[in-house]
Amino acid sequence: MAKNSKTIISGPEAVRVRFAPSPTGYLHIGSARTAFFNWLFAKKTKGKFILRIEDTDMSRHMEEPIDLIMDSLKWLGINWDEGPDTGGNFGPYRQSQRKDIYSSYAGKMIADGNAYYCFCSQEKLAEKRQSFIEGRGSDYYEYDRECYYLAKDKIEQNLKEGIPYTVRLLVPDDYDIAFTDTVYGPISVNSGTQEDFIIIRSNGLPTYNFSAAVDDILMEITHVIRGEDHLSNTPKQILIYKALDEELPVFTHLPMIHGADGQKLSKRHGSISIEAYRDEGFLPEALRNYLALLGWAFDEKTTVFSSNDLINKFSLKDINKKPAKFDYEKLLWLNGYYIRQMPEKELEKLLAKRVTSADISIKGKNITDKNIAAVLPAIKKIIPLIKERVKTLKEARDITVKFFEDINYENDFIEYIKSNKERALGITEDALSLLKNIDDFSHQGIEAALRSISEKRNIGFRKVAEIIRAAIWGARVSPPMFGTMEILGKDTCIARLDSFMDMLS
RNA sequence: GGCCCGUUCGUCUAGGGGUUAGGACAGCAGAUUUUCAAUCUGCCAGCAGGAGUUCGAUUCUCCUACGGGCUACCA
Repeated sequence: MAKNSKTIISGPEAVRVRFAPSPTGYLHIGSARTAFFNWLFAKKTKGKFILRIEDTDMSRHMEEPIDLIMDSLKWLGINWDEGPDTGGNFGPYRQSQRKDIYSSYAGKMIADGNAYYCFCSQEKLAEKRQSFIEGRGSDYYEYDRECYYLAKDKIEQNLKEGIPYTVRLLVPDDYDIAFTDTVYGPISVNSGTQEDFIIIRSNGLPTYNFSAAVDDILMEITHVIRGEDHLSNTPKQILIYKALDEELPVFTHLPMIHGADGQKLSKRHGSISIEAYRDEGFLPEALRNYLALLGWAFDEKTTVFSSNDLINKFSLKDINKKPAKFDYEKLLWLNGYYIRQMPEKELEKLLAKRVTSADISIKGKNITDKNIAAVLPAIKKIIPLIKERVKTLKEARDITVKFFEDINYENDFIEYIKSNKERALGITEDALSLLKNIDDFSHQGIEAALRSISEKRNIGFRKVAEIIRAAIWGARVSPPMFGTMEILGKDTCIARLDSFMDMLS
């Protein structure tokens, strides 16, 4: 009999949780949330967070994704106490390296009569399924236990002859598999709904439900926190615990994250890898905050949580059941919020890093880590101008780059300006002669000079600014114009006004 | 098909037998303004449907509908 679930944690130190991705690609946004919730819970309880790689499917797993996943976790600020790279007392932390462990446990289960050898080939199984389905007219099929009834000497003989075999769990009849999920409450399933599923494949490697359960036992995992898609797998794993006579961990299943259409979040919904969000210029702290809000809430009003807030306030009890739709707009808003709150020094570092990798040049020279010093003063001045109007670092980079690149006058806005060429020319000329003669090329000086144009011509400054902006920025929208011009500097502004005039006439 | 799970504004959610059902994002309107943002103010908008329990259900129970998951020698 399986022992009762651990409903009381014996002490905060005792908590051990794990994130167990299979390395099939990148770190998915949903997996990231699972990892994060595990991590939060570990931090909150001062427990241990373990990273375990579930790479038992030889046909699917690759080496690169393991590094990719670890990099993404680190970028998000999720560190682990034990894992494939850091080691620990419960290793190895890659399932592909634990084959012997699973075999010995399977062997023990066979010896105890809780599991049995199955010599049915995949072809034979397919036939069984086929004929069964045809006979019943339904697509429901479960293994008929043919090999369970094999005589002892026949089994010995098959083994001796080297006939490939799998190991199946002997599922007890009419047993009530019950557990209490932290989120979903009491759940019970009759064992009659479970077939004698395979725990060891013919290649000797374990299947997911077996390796996960065995490792959770051996790694002394106290709380299993994972996606709701595993809720239906839990009874199978409980059966393993029962066969091994082990105490159950606390199970906590997290609601799924869906796309806007309610389907499982996938590529067609946009970016789903953490790397993509990093590249698009999202801040890890914003992403963490948003992820936390997907399926968890602290109270009726708080939306923004610092990382410490999150650790202090997080509780498994506050996780809700309803699947959440991923709302990119809200993430964007949150990211913008974090950018606005960020100290300028920090933003400066992040932006400088992006600018050096942006492949732009000043005076024919690419900006690299080496000569970044040349543009750093400008970046320092650009930041206050843009930090309130960008939502991602990528946007910030794009605007910054425009300060250094050659201007381009080919777009609809410029066409529109051309529709009143006379006035545009006149205003540009005015600006040019005024600006050439001011000594104080600060935004105050520039403003005073340019505003005089609207007085002289008796038109709204709005109209004047439109033209100047077109000339110095080439677009309808720019960062605050006077500040922008100050950063651009007198020479550049005059050069741009000149070429704007040339372009017009 | 079988089993499991879910359903509060468009979205994320709070709430809970009697509430003007609260907040945030988005949207709309206004203020501000050299553009765009940011900021501030206001507005719009929700308990899937049907029975039952009850003096009273959005809240509790059941059913239906819809959605999701599992049902592999995937994880």
